[in-house]
Formats: sequence, structure tokens, C-alpha cells
Amino acid sequence: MDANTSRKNRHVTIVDVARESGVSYSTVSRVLSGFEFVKDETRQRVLNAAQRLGYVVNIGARSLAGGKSKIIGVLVPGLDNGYIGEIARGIDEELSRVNYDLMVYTTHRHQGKELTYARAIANGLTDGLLLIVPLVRDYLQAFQEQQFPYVLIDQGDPTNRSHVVDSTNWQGAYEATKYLIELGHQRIGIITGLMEITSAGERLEGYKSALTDHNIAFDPDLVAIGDFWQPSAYQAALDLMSLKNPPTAIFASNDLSAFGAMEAVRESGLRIPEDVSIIGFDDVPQAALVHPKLTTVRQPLDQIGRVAVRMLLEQIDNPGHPPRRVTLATRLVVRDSCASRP
Amino acid sequence: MDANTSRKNRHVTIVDVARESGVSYSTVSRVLSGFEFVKDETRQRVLNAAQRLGYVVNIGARSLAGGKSKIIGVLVPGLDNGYIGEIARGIDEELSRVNYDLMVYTTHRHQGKELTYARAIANGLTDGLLLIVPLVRDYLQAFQEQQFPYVLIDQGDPTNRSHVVDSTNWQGAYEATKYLIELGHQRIGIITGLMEITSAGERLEGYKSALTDHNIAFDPDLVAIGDFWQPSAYQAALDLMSLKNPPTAIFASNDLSAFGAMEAVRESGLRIPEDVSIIGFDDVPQAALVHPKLTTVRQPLDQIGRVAVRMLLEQIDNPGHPPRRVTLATRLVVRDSCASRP
DNA sequence: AACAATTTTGCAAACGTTTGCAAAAAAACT
DNA sequence: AGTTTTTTTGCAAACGTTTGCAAAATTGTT
Repeated sequence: MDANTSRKNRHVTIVDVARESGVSYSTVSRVLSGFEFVKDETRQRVLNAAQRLGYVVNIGARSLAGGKSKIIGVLVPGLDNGYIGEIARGIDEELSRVNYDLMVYTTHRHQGKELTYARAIANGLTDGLLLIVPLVRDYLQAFQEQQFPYVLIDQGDPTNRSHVVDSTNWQGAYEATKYLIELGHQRIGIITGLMEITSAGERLEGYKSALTDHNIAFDPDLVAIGDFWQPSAYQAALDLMSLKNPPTAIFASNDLSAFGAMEAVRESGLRIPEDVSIIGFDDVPQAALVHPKLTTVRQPLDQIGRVAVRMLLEQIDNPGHPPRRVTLATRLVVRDSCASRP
Repeated sequence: MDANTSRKNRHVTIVDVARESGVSYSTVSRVLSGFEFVKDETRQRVLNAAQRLGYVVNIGARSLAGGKSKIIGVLVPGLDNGYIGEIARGIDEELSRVNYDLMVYTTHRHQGKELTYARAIANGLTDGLLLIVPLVRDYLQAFQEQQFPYVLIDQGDPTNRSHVVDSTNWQGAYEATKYLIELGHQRIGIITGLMEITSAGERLEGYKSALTDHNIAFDPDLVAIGDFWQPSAYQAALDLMSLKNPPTAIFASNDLSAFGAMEAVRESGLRIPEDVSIIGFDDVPQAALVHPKLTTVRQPLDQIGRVAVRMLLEQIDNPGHPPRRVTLATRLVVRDSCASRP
């Protein structure tokens, strides 16, 4: 096979630009990568030449040589849910303002060997990492030792050594529950999230507090364990509804769970909100699309993404920044899925 | 400021592994990167050493030196919709099987200067590109000249020089329309997609053909131009419903548009499906969640993603592969949003 | 046992940047 | 005009790989 594929598809390099503009390649590098001292006239000359030649930096080389890759990574379970989608939008928008690119790593695949995995990332070409995953643990330490920038999204770090951005989970849950109580409900069920995630716990606590504060005894039977996904919430709701004394309202720990609950309730032959009220958490785009429109606690998801990016960039530019935790406010969005107690 | 940040956070390199296992670094490279001739015993020794040291390749260096980066890029408008999410899932799953990573580029930002942009990508560190974008044009040629691997998803290439994977748009639209006709509808409106996208045109044609084949005159008034997004579909549906002789059924060119149409119809005080039937296209996850559940034409979105990846890999491993076009079958999914003519 | 053929290994030269250090040029003082 | 200071530039040495080529080791032939 005479496969004379010319492997070398020569690209325009910094050297070409240097030649074209009559300066040394290091000057070009300086012009292109930063703001070092370089005479304005020279800078212009270089910029023009680069433009003319259609130069574009080779990221691999740059990161090898020690510069920033201008890539940040985001570690997520998967792309296929509105929650992540909204956060991703915020991330993306903020990133674009500073000309960074985005690398996506999904965990659902790399089961188990996450540590190795995280090391791979840190070692590689990303300048920092955004983690939107449950069960973060071991590798945080590795990151800390390496001073590798990262921020946790919607997931607390028990050791308080991480930068994290989240929202007022406890309070949001409290408000949701309170709202239900004010509608006259006394038996309020909750479908929890995956309890390994800190926000799931916080929401459960908020629910409990609201109950207590309004003199309603907490009944463990009304707590159904879910995992933030629709199918398990569906099952959980089914369990709740088959109680001898079923709830007249359900607080689902996220919207996806609320959708599952709606399905289950409807299948039990009951109407929403006439027979049972359902409230969610997150306010993903679909929440306003389902019927009846879902009343829910809004997390400013895109904002969360934005803030996370800013915090990460801060660390990148300024290593050794002391850990910060930013908590964004949630607010109740009343739509059509809740009504007064029947 | 005594910021003595030790810039050099030394990583384990191929050289360390070489030392540890008592061979030269090139042998290590060969063991790690490919299947070159190397004695089995040596290979084992190297592998063990690498394992022990926790070695992990530096992608930047590898791609600089001419190897594969094992990263593929995907160019999308944005991450915040179920359609992309599903395709992405397919892509991701398939990629994980071959240990590739994923870089996401969104276009909504780089308005206009897409050519420069695409060149940047191709020049950079991705081994290939998946394009899920409207309005592909100029840069395709650049890719072709450079023999840079790419595949078009759900978007045809008029010149037939690209690898593309899509689904049976014409046929899906035909079936949807036919289904509506068989339910007795005579005045069937259509909300088109963004007409710059080939699939939008194909779906419109399918709709027309079905009409013609069943002796229903095509009425231009019943065609409302949309752009595949909910808000414009909402408006389009409103227009349709305010016709002197409004349609009794609407074929929306994608599910998002169908959601918009549902909203509009409901707001006009009409019921779905009793007063007007609505059918969508795509079958995104939410389609089964809205109420009434949406009858729609299912595209195997994750499959599309999978196939696209396979085609891309094929090109990467085997440059100069002649362009192929794979068209996956759609099928009608009947749910609750369509009924016989009132 | 000598030689040829084949398989396995190692050396060195890229790949395209960044950056410390020193040289050159320009500007600011005497 | 001669110094000193400051700004601007260039050289060279990394960074961690891959890979062509040649040397070394192994195997096969006679």
C-alpha cells in the first residue's frame, strides 16, 4: 500500500510569526501569551503578523512548557439531566468571557478507580477542576497536596479545606415545608436525595426543623429515601402513598424526584394538586413545562456555575488562596402543583 | 511578598518509569503507547513499574510529539437541552469504551468568527471533531484540506464530502403527518425548525408529501416558521391558532417546539388532545414527562451519538476513509397528545 | 561454529511553547 | 557627552513525549 500520507501537516508556529514580523520568537511568545514588557509598536507588528498568518497557539506545547492551558475540566456524573445542563450553561458562559475551554469528564464510567483518575486529570492539561459529583473524597487530599485548583459544586467538604459553592439547602427546604404547612398540610412526606451528598442531608434537616417549629411531630414513616433520580423517587412515592395514613403533600428533594412522585401519585388514581400537593427543589427548565407546573425551590443553577468558575479562576491566578465557601440564596417559586389541604 | 511557590510540582515521567524498570525511556514509551515489538517480559516489568509509581501520561507532551491525544471535541450550540444531552450520553458512553476524553466547545459564544475558531480546534489537541451545529460551512473545507477527521451529526453536507450520521427525517415527518391524517385531521399545521438546518427542510418535505399522497392540498398558511426552540414555536403556534380557519392538529418539528405549541394551544383556551392534537419529533426524555404525554417521532439520539463516535474513530485510525452517511431509523411513539378529529 | 535474518532495545532529534538570564536599546540623569 | 537606570529584546534550556535509525541481542540456518 503506497499510503504516502504526509504525516507532517505543518502548522503555523510562533517561529513563523517571528520571521514574518522580524522579531525573535520569544518576543512573539510574550506578546501572545501575556502582558510582559514589550514596546507597543512591536506588539502591533506581531499581532498583525499572527493575524495574517492565521496563527493559533498549540495548547499541548504551551501546557508542556509550563504555561496555562486555558482549559478547565468539569467532573460530572453525566450530561443527560437538566440540573447539570443549567449549571454547565453558567460555567460555559463565564468561561467564554475569559477565553477558557471546557473539558468534560464523566464519572459514571470510571467506577471505583476515581483516585487514579483524578490524578490523571490533575497531571494533565487542565488548569483546574470543577466537581459536581457525589462522593468526593480521597482525591481531594491529592489535589490539596499538589495545590491543584478545584472547586466543589453543591457538595460540602467536611474538612472545610475546599472552595465550595452551593445554595441555601437547609433554608430552601425549610421554606418549602413551611409553605406546605401554611397550606394546611399536616402529614407531609419527604423523598430524600442520595444521602451521601451533603445537600440531601441539609434538605432533610430543613424539613425537620420546619415541622418542629410548627409543632408537627416528625414521623420517620414519612421519610422515603431516594437518590435524586426519577425512578427511585417514583418508588419512594409509591411507598409513601401506600402508608395506612398517607401524606397529603410531598416535598421532593429535587425536581427530578418530584416528577417521579407526580407519576406515582397519578398512578395511584389521585390528582395533583387537589388530592396531594407536590413541591420540588432546583427549578430545572422542565419544572415549568410539566403539567401541572411544578412549585419548587429555585436554585440559581447558572449562577452557581458562574460563581464556581470565578472562584476557580481566582485560585488559578492566585494559588494558595484560602478556601472560601459561597452560598447562594434559593427562593420559593410558586406554580400549580400545591394546593390547600383537601 | 515571599511567595516561594515551588513552581515545579514534579510529576512521574516516562523517565522515572524507565529508571525503575531498568530499560530505556523509549521502550517505556513503546510499551505504554502502543503495541510495538517488545518482549513480553520487558513489557510486564514496565507495566508494573508504571503502576507502582502511579505514572500517567502527559497528554500535552504526547500530542506535541505527534501521538494521539485521545481527546475528541464536540461542537455544540449549548449543553442546556435534552436533545444534546441524549446525544452526548451516547457519545460519552462510546468514548469511554475506548478511553477517549471529551472536550466541549460551544458555539453560542464565538459568533461569526467560526472559521478561525474551527482552525484553532483542528490545530490543537483534539484527534477529531463531532459537529452538532447548524450552519456548518466554511470550515468544513479547511478540515478536508487538512484531512482532519470530523463527523456531522444530524446535519447534511450538500457537497457530500463529509461523514454524517442522521436519521430518517423525511420519513419520520411523513409518518407523523400520516398518523394525524389517519386520525381524521384535514387541516394540519406545521411548525418548522430552523430552515438553515437540513433536517428542518427534510421534515417539511415529509409533511408535504404525506399531505399530497392523501389528497390534501398543501396550504402555505399552515406552515409556521420556527427555529427548533420553544419560544419561537410558542409564537408560531399562536399564529397558527389565530388563523381564520385554524388547524386541528399540529406537527412540531421537534419536541421543544411541541412543548411551545402545547403552551400556546392551552393558552388559547383549547384542550390537548381533545381540541387540537400535537405531535413532536425527537423523543427527548421530557416528552414522556409532560402532560399529556407527547406523541412524537423517536430519533435514537444516544445511538446517533454512538455511531458518530464510531465513524470518527474509524477515520482517526484510518485516515482518508471515503465519506459515509449513516441514517438511523426513526419510529412513531404514540402517547397521549393526539386524538381523532373533534 | 559461523553467519544471516529477525526481533528487541537505545540514542537522539524533533514537536511548539514558556521563561530565566543576559545583552541591547532607550530614556533619564548628571 | 558620559553614566546610570529602565525598558525591551534575544538566546538557550527546559517541558515529556514519539519515532526513525542504528546497535545489540536473539533465533534460525547451514
